Amino acid sequence: MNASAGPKAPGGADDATTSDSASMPRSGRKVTTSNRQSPRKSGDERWKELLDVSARMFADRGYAATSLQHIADELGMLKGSLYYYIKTKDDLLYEVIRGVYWEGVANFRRITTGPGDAVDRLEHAIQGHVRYLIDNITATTVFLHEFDQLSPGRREELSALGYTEQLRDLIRAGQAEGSIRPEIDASMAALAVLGATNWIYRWYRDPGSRGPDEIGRQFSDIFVSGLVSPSRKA
Amino acid sequence: MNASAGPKAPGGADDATTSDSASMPRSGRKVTTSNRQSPRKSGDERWKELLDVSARMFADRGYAATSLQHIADELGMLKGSLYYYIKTKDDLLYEVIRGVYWEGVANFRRITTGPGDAVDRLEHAIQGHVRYLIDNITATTVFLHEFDQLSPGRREELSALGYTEQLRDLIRAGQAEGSIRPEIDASMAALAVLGATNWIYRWYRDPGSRGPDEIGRQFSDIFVSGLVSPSRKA
Amino acid sequence: MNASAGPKAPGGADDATTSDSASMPRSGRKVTTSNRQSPRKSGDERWKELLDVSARMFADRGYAATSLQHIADELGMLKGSLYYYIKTKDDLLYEVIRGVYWEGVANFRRITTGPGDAVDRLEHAIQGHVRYLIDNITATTVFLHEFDQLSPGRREELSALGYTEQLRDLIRAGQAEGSIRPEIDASMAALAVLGATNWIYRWYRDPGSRGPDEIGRQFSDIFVSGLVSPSRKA
Amino acid sequence: MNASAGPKAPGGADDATTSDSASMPRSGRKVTTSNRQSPRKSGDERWKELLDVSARMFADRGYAATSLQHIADELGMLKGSLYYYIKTKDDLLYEVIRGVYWEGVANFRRITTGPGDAVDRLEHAIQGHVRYLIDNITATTVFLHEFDQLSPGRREELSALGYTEQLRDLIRAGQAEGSIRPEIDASMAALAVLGATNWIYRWYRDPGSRGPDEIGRQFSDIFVSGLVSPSRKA
DNA sequence: GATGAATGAGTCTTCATTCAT
DNA sequence: TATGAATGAAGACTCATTCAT
Repeated sequence: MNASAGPKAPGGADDATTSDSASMPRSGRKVTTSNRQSPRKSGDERWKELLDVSARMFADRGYAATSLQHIADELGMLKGSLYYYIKTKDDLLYEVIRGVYWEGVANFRRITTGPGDAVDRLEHAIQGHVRYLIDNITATTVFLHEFDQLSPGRREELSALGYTEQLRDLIRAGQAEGSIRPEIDASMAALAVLGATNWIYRWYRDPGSRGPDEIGRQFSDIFVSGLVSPSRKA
Repeated sequence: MNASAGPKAPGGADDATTSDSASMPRSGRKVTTSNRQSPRKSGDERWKELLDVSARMFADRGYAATSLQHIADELGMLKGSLYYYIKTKDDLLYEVIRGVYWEGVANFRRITTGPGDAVDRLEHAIQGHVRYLIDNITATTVFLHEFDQLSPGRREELSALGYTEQLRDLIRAGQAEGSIRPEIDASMAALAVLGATNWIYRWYRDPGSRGPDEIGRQFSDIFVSGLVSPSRKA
Repeated sequence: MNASAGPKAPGGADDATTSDSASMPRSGRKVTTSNRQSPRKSGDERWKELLDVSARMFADRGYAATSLQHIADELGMLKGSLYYYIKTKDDLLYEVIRGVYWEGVANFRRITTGPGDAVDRLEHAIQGHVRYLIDNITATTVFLHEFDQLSPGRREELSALGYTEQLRDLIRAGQAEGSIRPEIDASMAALAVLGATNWIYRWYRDPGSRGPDEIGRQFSDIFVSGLVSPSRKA
Repeated sequence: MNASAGPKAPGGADDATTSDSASMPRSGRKVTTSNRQSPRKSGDERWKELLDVSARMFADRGYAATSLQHIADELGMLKGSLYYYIKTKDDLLYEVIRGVYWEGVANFRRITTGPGDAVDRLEHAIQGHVRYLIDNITATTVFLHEFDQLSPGRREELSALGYTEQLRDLIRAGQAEGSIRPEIDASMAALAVLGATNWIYRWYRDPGSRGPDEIGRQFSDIFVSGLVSPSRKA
């Protein structure tokens, strides 16, 4: 549930940070782009603050265990006032997740469909994914851990064509071009890669030791070495 | 939260059911009549039933989103009656997690400290972990997903000496004996392996296609190939 | 809304009483018929009390304007405790209405299908309806005034085959047998009779002056005189 | 509460719509776009629109169940903006009721104090009342159903000198002049007449069958026949 | 072993209302 | 004439928990 109190077991370290910021104007709401430096916050800023606080609390305690009261307290407003910005609590979860999801998938696709042979792209995809994930660790944590708490309709909306399929296709492409071992099950390999990288949200802590780049390099090394065909290695 | 409705993105498969214990459609609180005229359950049987039902519901909806009412309904008793068996709701979560955790860790240790060189043991550890995880997918899901919802005291109790450390030490041993590449960061590698395997609870579905053994073989192949030193490979 | 504060205009007097009592075990609930004279109220008694209080408050302030807090206060319990007895607030409205409705319709049918010619039965039906209505003025008020606030499903359930149709058919029977004037539109006449009698809940007050019998006699006199055919009058 | 969903029982017809002002399906808060590019409504027009919409919604859902949000949505403005026109929600109810009430009473008085003997005036009063009520069915519904929801002060203000008294006095006059049966209790008779006519708002539907005139004729026939003295009838 | 009845705090959500702009 | 942003109180409903029987 929590980036800062993950289980030590099956992969844990301790005590985290959050650095990403959620953006995006909410669905049906015109936003006045009025003066920016007034002490009184504009609605737009408030909305971003709200998403930020929500993401942080959802990541820390879990969606179900976070009450609107908690969020309102943190924002210094009354819980009823939140309903000026949202229609249901689910809206908050949705906006937080939609944000990282869309950007993340787009980012991922840019790499997997970019230049280079399959192995190169795999390497970059792993490193890029790791970096994105860590740069947006809070929202990512919410996405990865609380996805199933979304209302069914929204869960479905976001389910289309995601990371796994892209990665699987990339690996298959590598097999076709001979750069990746043919005996590998592309689906399994894709799931292994994504499992290893996604799991980061369970143990990542502020760069006590390894930062995003170091992690990305290590992970891509392992997987590339694990998947590459002997011929291409040479 | 849910073994059967994981996000498609960062590593999902699709729609099916968990396989370890008879799973239930979660629509509309129906009371299981299955255990109505049984000769009269002993207290011990009732307790196991309670843990079973709890595990299933925690895996399906998440701990925070599962009420004692839900559980009692499923058992065909009143929620107040649950307090004959437990002192607080947290007891249920604790018992479910403690079960898989202890057995799982013991299992893991048996392999990592068993016979063979480090690479052999790594291979067996991955395959064994995958199999255990899938054989106990419901409880494992609860363990992996709801660990942070445990009361602080119990979280701590279970946190000691886990999988990561054992695996890291195994890899280091391999580096010491020369069977594993020295440029690998053992901690990172351990986290990659556990991430890939643990993540299984997010996408595993009834053996439509790949069963535990196939998955174990593929995963261990990838990681062994990725970590082994050229010398030992030859 | 209210038997005790009806508008003076289109027909009002002032300040009322309540004398009916709601009964009926609620839908899905077994009721222990345990000891009756314990100082501690049994659940059955509590349920009746709850319906009674609800009826009174719905009649006084209106359904929508009555909060569960009001009801709980009157009963000396916490509002959350009411949910031991009901599933939603609508249950209370439904039970109150269902009670008077079923009994009332049955009562009415007994008379309209009883012995005597149509005019006799009309006379008795009016008097019986007036009496029943006044004897159950509180629940009747709720029924007549708050019916539309019922959830759609339940509104429908109770809508079948009601008073109007029975009365219309009785009048038609009278026309067929020649005791009621043929130029009368039976539907209109039925609606006139029911309007006049139902409206009583808007102005009836404790027998300051006219009691149920007197009112029944006056009303039946007017309508019988208004509908009877000259031949039968003679 | 509702002219279009009255209980079938104690006097109902069935399913249709009210007819005085264009009624609206109540599903899902849609904002009427009908008044979007009009040349710019004057404040007076807006005020009338507001009263119209309020009346319609109060008639449809009941006063207490209608929120200012609903009304604002329908008008295409924000709920806070309503406070330019009103001071409290009660103002809306008051204005709607005051309108029909004053005009209706004046209308009624014009007839009961007009030319003709008591029986003639009674006949015209019934027909006139029925017509007025149906011509203004929405506001009348609000008046008849929601009167008690008015704030105490305003309830009192409107309570003085109403229909019942005028009608009772007319009947007494008829008894005095010998055209109405002496054994009739004038108060009861007045209440019967007003009950029958007022109740119309509970069952009236768009002139599927009977229109205002037909209803008026039938009702006045019944009551005149029921009250007239044998001597005057001859 | 379990029920029946309740508690008290908390859940999400809606309300009428305010007021600076 | 309105909007945008909030308030504060109350709404219905749910929760984990208790305890006498």
